[in-house]
Amino acid sequence: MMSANEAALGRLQELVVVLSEDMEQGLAALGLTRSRAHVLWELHRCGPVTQRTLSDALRVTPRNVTGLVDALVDGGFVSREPHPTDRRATLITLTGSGAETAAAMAAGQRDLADQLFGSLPPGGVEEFTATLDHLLAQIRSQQGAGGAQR
Amino acid sequence: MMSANEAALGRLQELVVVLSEDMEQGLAALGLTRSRAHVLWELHRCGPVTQRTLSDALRVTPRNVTGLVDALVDGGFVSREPHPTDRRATLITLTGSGAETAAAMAAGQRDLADQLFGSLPPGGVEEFTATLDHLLAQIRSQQGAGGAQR
DNA sequence: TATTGTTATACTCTATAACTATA
DNA sequence: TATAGTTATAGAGTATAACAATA
Repeated sequence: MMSANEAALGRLQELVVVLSEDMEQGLAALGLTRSRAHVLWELHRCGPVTQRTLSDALRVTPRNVTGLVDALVDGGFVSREPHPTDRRATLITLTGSGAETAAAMAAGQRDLADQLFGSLPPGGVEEFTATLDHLLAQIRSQQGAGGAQR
Repeated sequence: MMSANEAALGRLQELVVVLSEDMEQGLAALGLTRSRAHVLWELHRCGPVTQRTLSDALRVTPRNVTGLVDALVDGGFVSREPHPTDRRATLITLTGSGAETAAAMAAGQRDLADQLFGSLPPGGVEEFTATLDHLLAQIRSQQGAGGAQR
């Protein structure tokens, strides 16, 4: 038998799958993969930064950043500019097209949020957010103690 | 500015990241990747099946299934058994060790669900599940109309 | 000596296309 | 002729290790 807790977790996973597919599809329409979009998003948030900074922010290796940036340069989304004071480093900078794409991602995010939560009853979003906060605290407090599946 | 809807979506994404990391870590401890665990899970649910069936269930190509099953055979989790009536097909079957691992995944899932939802107030899980159902219906009803980011 | 980014190499997941053995 | 699974090839994301240029 399945407990109510298991049912909830299953439903949550189902939502994640559907949302992920939706997002991936939207990104593909913009010519992006998930990882490359993540880089673009970071640049959108934090302006031109070094690859080292991206490596830390995305928590992937510097080598990996090289590959992602290569692809984004090929796609015309970003350019490598010289660092003004450190000749070892490069400043990854959004091109005009890259900035437009990032703006489209932000708009898509807003639309998705409204589409998802717009029809909840008054106070529903706030309550849902509060529950998510509780779940986040739960999982973070006991982090390190096992966990598995799918 | 960020709307309440955007904040909720952001929080949901945060939860997804933390949950994913937790699961991936648990699976790694069992010697599994996400994709291989998915195969094991399907076998746990549906008994010995052909690779073709797995291909349909996981929605990946037959070629991909070959690779995943190869890895699971190497790890001692499953074996390829002859199909009783169709000599083209193989029945992918859990080994003793594979069945134990699948049981461990199921147990981990139960533990995680209890850890997450166990401390919600009475009726809280049911309400949360109802909201998730609503969100799922929302996203499914409007599927096909754009969406992006991360 | 430490840091930035690269080349070299490798593993996993994924896909398409061509092919073999069987239905 | 169609289906089950494989080999061949390719691309994306990830990692470690060794190395160059610069701090």
